[in-house]
Amino acid sequence: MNIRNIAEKAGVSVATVSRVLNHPESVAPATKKKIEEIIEQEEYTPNWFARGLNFNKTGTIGLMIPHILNPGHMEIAKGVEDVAHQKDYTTFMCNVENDVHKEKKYLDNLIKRRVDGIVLISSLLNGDELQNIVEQNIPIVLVGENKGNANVPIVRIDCHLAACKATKHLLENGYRNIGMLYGDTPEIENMRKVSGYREALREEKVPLKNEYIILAENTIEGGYLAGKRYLELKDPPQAIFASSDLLAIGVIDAMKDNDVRVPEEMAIVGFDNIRMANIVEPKLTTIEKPLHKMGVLGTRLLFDMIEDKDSEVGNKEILLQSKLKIRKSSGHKERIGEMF
Amino acid sequence: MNIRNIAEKAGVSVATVSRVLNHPESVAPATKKKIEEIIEQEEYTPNWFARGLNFNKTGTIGLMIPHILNPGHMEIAKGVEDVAHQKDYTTFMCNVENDVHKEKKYLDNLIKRRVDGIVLISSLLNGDELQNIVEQNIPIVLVGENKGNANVPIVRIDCHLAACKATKHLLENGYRNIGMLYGDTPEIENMRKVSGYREALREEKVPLKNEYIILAENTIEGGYLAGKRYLELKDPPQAIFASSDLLAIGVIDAMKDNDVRVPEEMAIVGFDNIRMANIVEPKLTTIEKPLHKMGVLGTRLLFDMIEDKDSEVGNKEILLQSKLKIRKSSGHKERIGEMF
DNA sequence: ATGAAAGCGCTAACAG
DNA sequence: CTGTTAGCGCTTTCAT
Repeated sequence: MNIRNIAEKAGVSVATVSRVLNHPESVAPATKKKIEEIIEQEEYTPNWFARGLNFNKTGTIGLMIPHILNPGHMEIAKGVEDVAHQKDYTTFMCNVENDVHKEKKYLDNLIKRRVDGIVLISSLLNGDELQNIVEQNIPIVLVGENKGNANVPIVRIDCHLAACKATKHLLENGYRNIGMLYGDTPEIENMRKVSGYREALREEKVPLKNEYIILAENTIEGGYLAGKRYLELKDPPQAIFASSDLLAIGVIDAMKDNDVRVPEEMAIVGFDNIRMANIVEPKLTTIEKPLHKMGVLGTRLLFDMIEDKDSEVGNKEILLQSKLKIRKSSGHKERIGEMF
Repeated sequence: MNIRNIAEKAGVSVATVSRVLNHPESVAPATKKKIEEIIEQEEYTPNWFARGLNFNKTGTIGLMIPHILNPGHMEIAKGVEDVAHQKDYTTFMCNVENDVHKEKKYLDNLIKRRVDGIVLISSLLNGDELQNIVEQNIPIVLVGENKGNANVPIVRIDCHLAACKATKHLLENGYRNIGMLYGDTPEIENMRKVSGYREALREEKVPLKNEYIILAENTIEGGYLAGKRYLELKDPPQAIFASSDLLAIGVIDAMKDNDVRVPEEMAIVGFDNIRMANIVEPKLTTIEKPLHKMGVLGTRLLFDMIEDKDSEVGNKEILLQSKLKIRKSSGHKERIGEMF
């Protein structure tokens, strides 16, 4: 069923049918009604491709998500979707699964389909690859740390600073042997967290122990395995700062399985403040990252670009604040005594 | 940059360029090489819409997700995406947010874009609305309970039976006053769980107390609020069966805040066995729903339909097994000893 | 092996 | 207010 069939049935030209679809006000009420009835009755829907051939807006944005089983990513995604839906845009979410190739494949697909813009969460792409997209003149924004330096707007927090704060919190609680557990992805983000950790130790003149810096897959399971590795060290740390709540939760689980009490025998600090952080026992001290807000602001930025292509959005950078959320998991023995 | 530009630069006709794009083997190696170089150099990508006008496969499937912050849904989504990606298909995920209107909007959008098929997770659509899509001849499958009876293939578990098992487990542990906390969405699924609960009580001749059956928003927060309501009853239950792990986790949290020990003073059973169920303290006894597998099987079914349109997939129904996963939250045998 | 030309379904001037 | 018609960019016969 195409526009010509409808036109024939209605005894009008295709142009008139096209008009009731796109500029209904310019059609006589009687003809319009008749055509609408036929369209209704035949359940006709205009062919999207034919339409796209003429128009150039699709009312769609793309969203690249590093890993859909990571609740933190989904909180950002929710922010993106909220803004888009409010603007009456459709959001197509793509699961990158921490795989650059998959990210590229999806990106190509999105571009081919002429989405009006793309939000990249913690993209794995390097500067050149991003630049490439920018040059194709398709609006794009980054949410979360970026790899390489392209001229792309970005919404992020200062991971280095946040990690530094988290580590200092542990130092202030009296711990000297502090482990740093960092995830495998996204790389840059984790490197910055490690550097923040190092800085905190340096400032407090606490010697760095390389065996305390452990890399793990960024999942609960990864955290669990790493937690066990910490316990197997000849001289295990008394506290661990993990680069994500997922890892931290895994560590807590490992401690439980090995009868190490948290925080009494092992203090733990996470990063992100996902919903679960407030549910685990003990509740997790963590860096509160404004996940939903990051999604919202990033998407607003994207729409600025979509709606005003010419504007110099350039390499705008929005740096959001993160706060340390102190809960039970990072407590020091004496501290607990004080508190309760 | 379009196909004609390329043709001109290469001094050939558009047909030849089109050929190297679609049937490279039918082009002389020399011309082919030359054209490929120009394509490369000009970074030319065929216009997707123009292409779609001629073809009729898009290599894309759509996926409707009730709520992206619900980890259970995302585990199903992961299953869907895994199969699609393996078949080299792109998956567009849409966040329905438990809103029929949003579901319809996204569905329309997906259909307009000519996705090759659609997976609906716990659809809010009724039978007629589903039938409508089926008649448009677009392959579609349901994962999770369905509302209304359309001729659509479905992958699900027997919620009634599972709920019955869960309730009986509590009864066997010696509890007589058992609350049933059920979520607001998806409706049918929850009604079935409530009916399973009723059946278990009936079989064991335990009288039903209406004030024990509470409806809540299907989130951790919803569970928390409901948990408090249970405690405010003049005669609170000693155990609660919640229709989802999210709710159960919220209840546990409420108990902690009110110094009610789980499971000693309040036993709890959830439903779904999401990752978190094994992380909370105490670990949650729950119905293990094969989430990932449901996504995988549903999508396989979808591809059967896509690849063989004519085949009578009809209203095939795949009923998966669920098991009761006994963990700490539902109380121990010792407790029974204490009681009697 | 290559080119000319006829569509695919729709939109938007341009005429009337 | 409505019809005619020229594209949009690409694929695919049908010739050569």
